[in-house]
Amino acid sequence: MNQKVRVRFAPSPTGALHIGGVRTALYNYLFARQHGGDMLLRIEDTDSTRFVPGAEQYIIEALDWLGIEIDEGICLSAPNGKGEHGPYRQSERREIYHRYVQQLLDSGHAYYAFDTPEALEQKRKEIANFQYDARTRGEMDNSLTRPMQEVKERIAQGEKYVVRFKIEPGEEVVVHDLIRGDVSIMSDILDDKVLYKSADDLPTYHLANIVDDHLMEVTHVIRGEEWLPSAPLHVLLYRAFGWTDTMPQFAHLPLLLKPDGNGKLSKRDGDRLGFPVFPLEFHNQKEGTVSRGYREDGYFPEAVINFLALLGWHNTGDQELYTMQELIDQFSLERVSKAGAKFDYEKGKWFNHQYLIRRSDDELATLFRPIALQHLNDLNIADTPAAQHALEQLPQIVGLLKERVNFVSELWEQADFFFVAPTQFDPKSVQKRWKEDSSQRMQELLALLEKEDDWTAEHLDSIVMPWIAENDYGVGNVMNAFRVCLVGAARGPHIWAITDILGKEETIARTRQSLNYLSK
RNA sequence: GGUGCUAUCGUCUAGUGGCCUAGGACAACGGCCUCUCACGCCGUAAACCCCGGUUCGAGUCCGGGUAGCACUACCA
Repeated sequence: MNQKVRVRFAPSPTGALHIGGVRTALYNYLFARQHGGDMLLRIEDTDSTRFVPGAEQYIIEALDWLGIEIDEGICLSAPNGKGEHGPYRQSERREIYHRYVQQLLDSGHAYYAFDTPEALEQKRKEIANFQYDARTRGEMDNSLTRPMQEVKERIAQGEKYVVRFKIEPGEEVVVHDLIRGDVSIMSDILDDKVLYKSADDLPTYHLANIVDDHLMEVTHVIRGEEWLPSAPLHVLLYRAFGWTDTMPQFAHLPLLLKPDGNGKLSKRDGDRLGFPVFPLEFHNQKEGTVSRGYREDGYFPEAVINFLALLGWHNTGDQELYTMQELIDQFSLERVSKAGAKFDYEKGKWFNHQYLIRRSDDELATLFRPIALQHLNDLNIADTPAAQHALEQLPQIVGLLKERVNFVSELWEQADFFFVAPTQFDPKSVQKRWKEDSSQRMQELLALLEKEDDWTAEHLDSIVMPWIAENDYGVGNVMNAFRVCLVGAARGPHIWAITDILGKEETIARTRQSLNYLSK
């Protein structure tokens, strides 16, 4: 009797969704889809002090852009959650948590504690490595050390308190991890974690997480490695609740590391090294900052997915390019690597390039058009005949140049000369390609071309090449000079591809104009 | 400090005891192609953290080091 697979992605709305979080969401999604299971999205907003407005909306928009579909919980089509196990925002589940906190209190697995944050800090200062546990709770201010009557009164009077999990020492706790195997620790090293705080009437992550995963019938918890140390605590909680039979399986994913040096990838690394660490641009109202996003930087969502999928997972073969469906078919937790992966931004660009060149010319032209128009407007040349003419030929232009860019936006610096005749010439190119006899050759070439009505690449080639050969001018000598006239530099596609798009009139006019300038 | 996790080219990784003279990809470099620049193709350089052990045989198994990372909050 195989239970239906149910996984969840449970981010906190404390800011933009980090790219590492995106990968966690992706792996959860791939796993769910492969097993015909459900992907849930739950918002873990149990820290009222770190809440950032807009973060939740950002998260669901980001997942939607990437094609990570949510079956249950908070999603774009159901901002307040859909499914039988709601609410899906932890701040809306207070009554539920009350019930379970009480259960732990009643069964003796938890107790009230009144120690103020200040008192605890003081304690930590006094005693090195202070830990609130079996060794120390006897001398702290809690329901284990105070008479029941006093505890009741203080709570009734509104004194702030927390509920702590009572951890029994001397026990070996084993967590079976799907990626790492058995991980065991002694319960002694665990502290009596706070499960609930009366100050904001909210549980902490640990309690909410266990209760929700249980109630939502989550079968597999796939999360970042930073959770591995607290996994034993979670196992203990399942035990305390008597839910060991239905405890989910755990899989702790390796971390995404800084491209240089060590440590996990942070927002600062992106700023420092010049790449986004967030899927979408994010305007943080709380901090008044704007963070770059992959979408706004010109990435295709499928490239980001592909890139991220391979940062920590790899199949046995040499395949590098995967569609979402292929990932769903081939993904497996067993093949997720154990070690952290440095974030290789350069390879990310390559992935985008791969997806870009696979897009049709028409599609790319549609994406490029607004960018081209923006440049034309900035240069104030949108209405020129040359620009209009180039705009009409956008698919051809894009098709000619897409091999040489990683992003649609980079197309402009490759295609600019199609829209406007060179106004300045690259000195290096001129020095190398514009020779003593270039003016003379261009005059002759112009005379030759002006006579031609058949402006196809094949035809022009068939009359110009023999002419060069007969006069022994040298193909490179003529063509490179011609290129400098048309482009203003030694770059660009094949010369007849350029004349083809420019058309006869523009080619002649432009060459004459450049010739004039370069002959001076 | 404590606990845990991890360890193959600069980077992502393949490798599950003999197919390893360690494979692929990104990046780098060189060449070819060629009217330029790209693309493409071909090639070069580049790694098993160290020390023991097991074994006929170890990148692969075991132990110990070392190093890196994570956690160590009334944050998630």
